[in-house]
Amino acid sequence: MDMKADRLTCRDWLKAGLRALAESGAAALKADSLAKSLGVSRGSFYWHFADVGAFHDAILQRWQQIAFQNIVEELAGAPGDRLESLLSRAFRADSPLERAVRAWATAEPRAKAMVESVDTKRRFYVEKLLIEMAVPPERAASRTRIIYWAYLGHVLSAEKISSPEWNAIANELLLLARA
Amino acid sequence: MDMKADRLTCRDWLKAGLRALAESGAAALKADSLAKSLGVSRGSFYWHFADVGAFHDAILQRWQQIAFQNIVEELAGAPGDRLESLLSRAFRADSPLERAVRAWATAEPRAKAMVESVDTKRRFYVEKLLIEMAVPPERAASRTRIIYWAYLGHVLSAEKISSPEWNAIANELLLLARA
DNA sequence: TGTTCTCCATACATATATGTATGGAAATGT
DNA sequence: ACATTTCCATACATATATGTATGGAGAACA
Repeated sequence: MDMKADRLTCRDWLKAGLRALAESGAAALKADSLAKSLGVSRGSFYWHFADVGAFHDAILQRWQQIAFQNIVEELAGAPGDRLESLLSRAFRADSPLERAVRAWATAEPRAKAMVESVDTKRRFYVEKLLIEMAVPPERAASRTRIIYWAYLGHVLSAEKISSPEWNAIANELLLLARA
Repeated sequence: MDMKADRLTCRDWLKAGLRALAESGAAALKADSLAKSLGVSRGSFYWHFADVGAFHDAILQRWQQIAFQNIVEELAGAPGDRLESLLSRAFRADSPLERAVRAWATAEPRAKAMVESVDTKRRFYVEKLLIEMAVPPERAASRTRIIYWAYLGHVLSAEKISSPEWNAIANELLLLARA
């Protein structure tokens, strides 16, 4: 009989951790509070993870997977004007998890390393995209930097953009990209 | 005889707090650890501040003063091409305190409020600058958003920019500003 | 000189979090 | 049925941080 009912898996803990991280920041990644939110004791936590450091590592690795998966989806979709749809997806969404991880990375070396790894991949893709759009290679790097900076700033500021606002912003961004 | 020697003032605590904030993030703003770093006991802390919440508020207010002071300096200097010198100052510097406060603001409502207040003032100034540079007012807002986002992204990423890199980036930024 | 006020140390109570040790219930394998 | 493995609860020891209560050393003031 498969009555696994309420028993938790390692991924359940990671899921709860990512949720807490997105909602309340890295300070919420405690075995104690997470156990309470999951309705279990810390005995479960220390069964699935050696210590909080290992849990944090697992959280970061899980986030990297998610971030990388997003890159793959962006690469796959949008055959026509890929940059425009990419920017739209990146700038029109609210990204509390991304924001929390980056805030975390300002103080935690391991989070910082993960973030830098993801940044490198993303910028590489954007730069390739610009070059495919006939932007001179020597200008593509600096433009990519600015566009990616703007994305990070948008993520950090967490402000909602209305549709008419986005239209104006998108125009300026595309102008910057392929001017 | 004025032998006040080693006695601390309220501003000494704030100074140590801002230092710890810039170096280690908001998690370092504890009465306990700061007292150790200052070589005193927490008795001193609770003499100058009612509780940690009041200390945090004072830290944020102090930061707001510093941030506003920076705006004033930017307004005062650079009569010629103000935008270029403004961008140079903003993007060529490493700003660990600004970075720490903004990371803090992602999780702390009071920090978030302070940050939004400073953001509004800064963007207002930049937008005015663009309009003075003959940018159409209806386009100035969205360009200001992008430029300010890029600034925030640069602050967050904390990467060092070499001089030749900066020249290329500055060209693209100015092109975006007054295209 | 004596008093008052400033600033800080010490001690205490409390809260929260970590990590370990031990045992137990339920599912799984034999 | 029995043993084993998985997963979790409980209890304990420890660490760190908050906030308060009390007193004391020293500067400022009269």
